[in-house]
Amino acid sequence: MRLLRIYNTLSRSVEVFEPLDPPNVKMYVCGPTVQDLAHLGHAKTYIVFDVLYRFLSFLGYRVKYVRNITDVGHLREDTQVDRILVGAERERLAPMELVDKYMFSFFSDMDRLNIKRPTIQPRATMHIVDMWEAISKLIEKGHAYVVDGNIYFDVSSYENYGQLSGIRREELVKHRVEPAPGKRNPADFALWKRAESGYLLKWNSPWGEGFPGWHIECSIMSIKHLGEQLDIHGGGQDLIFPHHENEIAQSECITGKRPFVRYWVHVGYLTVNGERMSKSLGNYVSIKDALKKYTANDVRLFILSSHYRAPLDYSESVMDQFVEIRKRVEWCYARVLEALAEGCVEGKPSGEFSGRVDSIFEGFIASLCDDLNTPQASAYLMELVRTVNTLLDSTRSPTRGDLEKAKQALADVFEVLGLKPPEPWGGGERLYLVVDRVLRLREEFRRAKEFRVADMIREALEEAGIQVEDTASGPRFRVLR
RNA sequence: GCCCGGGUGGCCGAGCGGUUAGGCGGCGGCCUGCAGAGCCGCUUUACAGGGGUUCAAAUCCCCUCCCGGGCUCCA
Repeated sequence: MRLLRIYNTLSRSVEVFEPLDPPNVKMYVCGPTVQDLAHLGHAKTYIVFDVLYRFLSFLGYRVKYVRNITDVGHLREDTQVDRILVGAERERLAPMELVDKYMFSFFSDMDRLNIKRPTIQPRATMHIVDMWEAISKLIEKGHAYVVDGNIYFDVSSYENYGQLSGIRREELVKHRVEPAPGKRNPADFALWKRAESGYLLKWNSPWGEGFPGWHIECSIMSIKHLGEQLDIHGGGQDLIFPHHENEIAQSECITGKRPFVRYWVHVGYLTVNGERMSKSLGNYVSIKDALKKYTANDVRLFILSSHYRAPLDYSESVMDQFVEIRKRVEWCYARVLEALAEGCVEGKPSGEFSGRVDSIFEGFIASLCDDLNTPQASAYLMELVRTVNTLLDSTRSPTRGDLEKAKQALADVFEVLGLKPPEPWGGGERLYLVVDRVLRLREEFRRAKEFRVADMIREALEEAGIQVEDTASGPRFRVLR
């Protein structure tokens, strides 16, 4: 098995990836709070972990991947109101109606971006009892205390607090929000909050009616579905503090096992004009809007064009560059599929071609092994495309073996990067026959040197979304996207 | 204030001590009736600025400038 090297936020260095129980890998990624439409910033994070998931599988690991849905307890800092309730009020829906709407919207976005479904997608509200069992344990062990129906985690009871974010406990006395009365230390965070009588999102608990804190949810869902120690835990860089810092504290105090997570992986921001894409700044593009203009492959190639930990700036002019790249890559693959479908000379692949493809593919894999260097891996994809195009253009007809070799390499690269393979013809059988007949007629005009008519036909087809290319072996056509 | 990241050719972006990154765009060539696609070449001795270290620095060290992010809201 080839070794993956990956950056661990905890050690701030690239480490060799060694799961606790190979070949099994336990991976947890913080999912969205389903309060509104997901945007391209979310897409970046989930596409990166999708590639990690696919690549680990390619390397031979058996990955159990959990990505949660947050449907309660995530408060807005300014108003201290649950984000789900804010959304529900905005759209005049019941809280769980809103949750359903945006959860299914999120699932649909993920599917359309060709992001593989995780093994389990747990919802916070389905784990309330597990949460208060864990909270009881924390109180028993002296890591948490109750104040008037609220329960706080006592940060001073956990000596390693701050290890992930590098924030020192003593600095946390500064705060932007007025600390809740009764907290022993401003840095203490809520595990459970008391709810007033008219509050919509609340559950019974041993401490009266209330709802869970945001951080405890991920601790509980990850422990429940993956066990007390995880191999990989990830999310956006924004989650390092306080969310992930708090998760470590809670989880290690609950289980008594250390480390809670072996490798912490964080994805850099998607920015717009240098600023983070976010709901609050209003500079976001929803995944649905992006997919009106661009294909899933455009978006994936764009997002994978920079290193996952680096920031990536979104703009339409840059996206347009990736449309060109995507066409080039897809058309190369499509040509291989067409050549195979049309029948070709039987025979084994030439040693030279086969060797080149193998060495390019090896470079591709080595790039991904190097802290998931997708930009370099993309460069190998482009080299593969050039090599395959050269084969297809060569005067010697490629053999079936050559074409199968090319197809296999492209298919593997597409699979690992999560690119959708092109459809050889996306227009249906009837349209295919019509265009085929029209082009046969056009060939008559071309043979008769009636180029004006031939060009008119070609332009008319192009206007209708069908691109025609005249090649040495006759016209080719495809549906434009 | 305290902590992290960054500044690479027209544009996007790898590289992080010696080797052509790659792509987009532009220009030229091959091919073609033309176009498109593809391939080849050029644009490309680029690395914020100034000092060092070194046989050798985009890469290491120091200083300066600029940008982004975190410091209990966000993937």
